[in-house]
Amino acid sequence: MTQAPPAIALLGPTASGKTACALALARVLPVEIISVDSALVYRDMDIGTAKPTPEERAACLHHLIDIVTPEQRYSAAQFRTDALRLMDEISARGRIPLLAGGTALYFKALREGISDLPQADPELRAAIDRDAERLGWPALHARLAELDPAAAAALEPTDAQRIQRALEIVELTGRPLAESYAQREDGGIHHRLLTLALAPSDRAVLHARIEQRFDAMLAAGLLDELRNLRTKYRLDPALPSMRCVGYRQAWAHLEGEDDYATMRFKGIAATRQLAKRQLTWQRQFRENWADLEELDCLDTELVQKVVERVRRFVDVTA
RNA sequence: GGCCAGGUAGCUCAGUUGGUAGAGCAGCGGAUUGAAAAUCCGCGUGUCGGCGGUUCGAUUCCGUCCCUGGCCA
Repeated sequence: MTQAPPAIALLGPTASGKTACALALARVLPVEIISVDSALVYRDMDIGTAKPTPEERAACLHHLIDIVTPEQRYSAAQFRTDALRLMDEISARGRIPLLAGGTALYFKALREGISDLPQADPELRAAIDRDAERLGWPALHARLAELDPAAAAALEPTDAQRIQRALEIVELTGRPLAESYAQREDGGIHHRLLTLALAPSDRAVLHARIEQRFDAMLAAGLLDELRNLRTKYRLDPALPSMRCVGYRQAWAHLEGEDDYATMRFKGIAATRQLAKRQLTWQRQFRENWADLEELDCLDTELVQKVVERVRRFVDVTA
């Protein structure tokens, strides 16, 4: 009887020490890292995304980093496809996939599957944006209510992004959103999975780390990095890449909208808010995923504990 | 030392013609299907600087003290 190949998932909020754990695992086990991070996909966005350094990337194969330009977009659905393919490839090489990152929706899409929905349609979205500018989002919410009452009822009239997406899907498919949602393949992972979730036992300590890290990014030249990006690419602040934490605030500063101190404050606050949302996801995962094990990311022996736990898991599998 | 302006939520401030107060930001909780580091929803008891006085009742009026900023010595 052949057993399913092992795979490891490592998730945690920003600044929780995921990268250090992943690299430590790479030193002792034949793993390849699959980044589960919606910001690391962008080329030339290194400082603000806390991307692993070239040395760190040389020490272990990293996948799904630097795969699109900041002008392009990536998605949870694409991630799912890419990650499933990579997991199989890595296992076929006799190595172990290590899914590491902080984008909860990507983890969810990978584990629980995603419905068969039309891709984003830039022209349709632009048209909807133009209407929204003229009529306001509540009016578009009302339009959705006529086309698909159930879909509209599930959304706040203020939730611009989801109203747009719902209109897009309904228009492209010509049927109610619920019908599209119902078409969903679930799971799809052929691996035996160990899921480790990092969470801080003391939120205040994580906040202090976040502040330090943001200052370190500024000292490392975050503003120059953004200036270079703006020269090299055709960017605007509405792009997903430029809405990333840190870049958005730095953009406002370069535009003269916020002074340096305000930019710093807003950047740190946005990072704390991101960490909070990531932890909200994790609480939900903890209830739904039986294999999830939580570890205190403030534990001074975190890295050793992660390595030890993964070793035991891999030994059992082997 | 004198005069003036302030001292109200973690921060910035509004307000109460006397009936014990509310915004923004921060924070906390939640949602989350091709943008997700996104987008959205919910949560506001705080000796209204201290102590006295007037009053049925003071954060509000009066006195006094303390603190901060400015101006004058």
